[in-house]
Amino acid sequence: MQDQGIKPYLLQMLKELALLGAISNRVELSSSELSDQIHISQQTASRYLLELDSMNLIGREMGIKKQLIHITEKGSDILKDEYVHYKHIFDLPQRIYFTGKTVSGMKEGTYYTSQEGYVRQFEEKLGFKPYPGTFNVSIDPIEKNKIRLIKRYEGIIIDPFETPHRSFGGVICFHATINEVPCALTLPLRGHYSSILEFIAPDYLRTKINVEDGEMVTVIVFIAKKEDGK
Amino acid sequence: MQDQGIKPYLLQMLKELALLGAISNRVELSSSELSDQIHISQQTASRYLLELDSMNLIGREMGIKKQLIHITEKGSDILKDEYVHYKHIFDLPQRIYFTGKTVSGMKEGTYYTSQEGYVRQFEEKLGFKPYPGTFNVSIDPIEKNKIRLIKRYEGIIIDPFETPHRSFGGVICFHATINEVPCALTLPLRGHYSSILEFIAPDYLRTKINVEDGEMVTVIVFIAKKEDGK
DNA sequence: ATTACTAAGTTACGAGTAA
DNA sequence: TTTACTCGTAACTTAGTAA
Repeated sequence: MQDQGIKPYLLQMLKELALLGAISNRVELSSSELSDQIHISQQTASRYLLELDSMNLIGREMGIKKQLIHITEKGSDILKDEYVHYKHIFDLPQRIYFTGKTVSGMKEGTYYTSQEGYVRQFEEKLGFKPYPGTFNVSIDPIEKNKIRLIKRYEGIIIDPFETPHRSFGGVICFHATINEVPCALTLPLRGHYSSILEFIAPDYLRTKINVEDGEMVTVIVFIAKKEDGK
Repeated sequence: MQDQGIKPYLLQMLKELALLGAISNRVELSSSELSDQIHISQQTASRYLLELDSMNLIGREMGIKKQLIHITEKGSDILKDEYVHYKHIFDLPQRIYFTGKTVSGMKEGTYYTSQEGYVRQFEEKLGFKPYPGTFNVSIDPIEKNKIRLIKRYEGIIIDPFETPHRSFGGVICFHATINEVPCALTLPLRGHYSSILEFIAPDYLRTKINVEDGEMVTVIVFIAKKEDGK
């Protein structure tokens, strides 16, 4: 498997294809046309296309002469991710919006939010004692890049700790609202992005927000720019 | 000199530095911290920093332990350019707005707009014979990236030409309005972006728009997506 | 701790060329 | 014309260190 991220030169190629319109349309492009664009050889352009194809970032229909190229959803997601990074660099939003579906997942949430080591830190750093259990919102996987973005901002760090039985990982929290009800988003400090967001609050969110499983909610996460680039 | 564009892996590094806040602040970063971020070795991170430094895209103040890194204006420009590309991919606006200050600069403008080689092409391609002289609008340098964006779109190309005395460079024109008065934006095809926009029109714009030097005007530039990505 | 050199290993590039 | 193979070489990466 690919360990992390796309190779920079493949990203460049993918971006170039997007600039040529390969996201919305399939475009007729020869490897030598592409090689002129990026100042690489025809052979390298051809190899890049093969690589992108094998990673399912582009699709190709080979004609007798040229080929029809289009960027796949997966390829487009990578570019969107990149776009989000640049937005972050130059635009610095203050809040991030999600819409997602309420899902139940009380079993695990209750276990974690009852851990003394977490509770004490939540109370100290967030200013409230969390109601046991988490309120879970399932977001569109396409919006997972927003999570990446959020984690780059200044959050409230809950340190990892250990009990005689096991160890618990660190968590980063952000002030948020779900349908205007204040709460806090919790994200694991380490590990990968799930498409389920978990929220905690001083009260039982399920009744406060008053929604059933499967109902859509609007989430606003409040973020602040990091002062120090550590 | 560097032939064209930044190496993709250096761009990635520069972007990463920007995400860590190195555009507005100088940030304390060790090469191994950076290497973790992008999943490269400490040695490679160190080499990247040396390369970026030698290209004047970043500045470094070496401490006894870590170093303070900041992205230079030149480095920031490269990232802005990249941002504009992504904007182009995903946003595709039809018109670009500027607000700017009227400035006088008739001397040069009159010289250029009187050149037979330009006049003939303006008449043929824009459909009007320009009134001698340009109407100049000074925009916020922050908005210079909009110019970059505009130049990526389909404009009216005025070819370079030569006279016995000297040669005149190519120009790209876009239909535009200043305070709703129709005119055309002219940008040099080659060379860098100035923060002064020059406009031509069939009539004397100064009286048509009826503003004095220093007064603010609203500019709308009309752009169309390039059909062909040549 | 750091940064960054050298040397060796690895990957990528493009000329030549086949299909 | 295309795309894309082989293969020699150029470029990049990293391990081992020095400062």
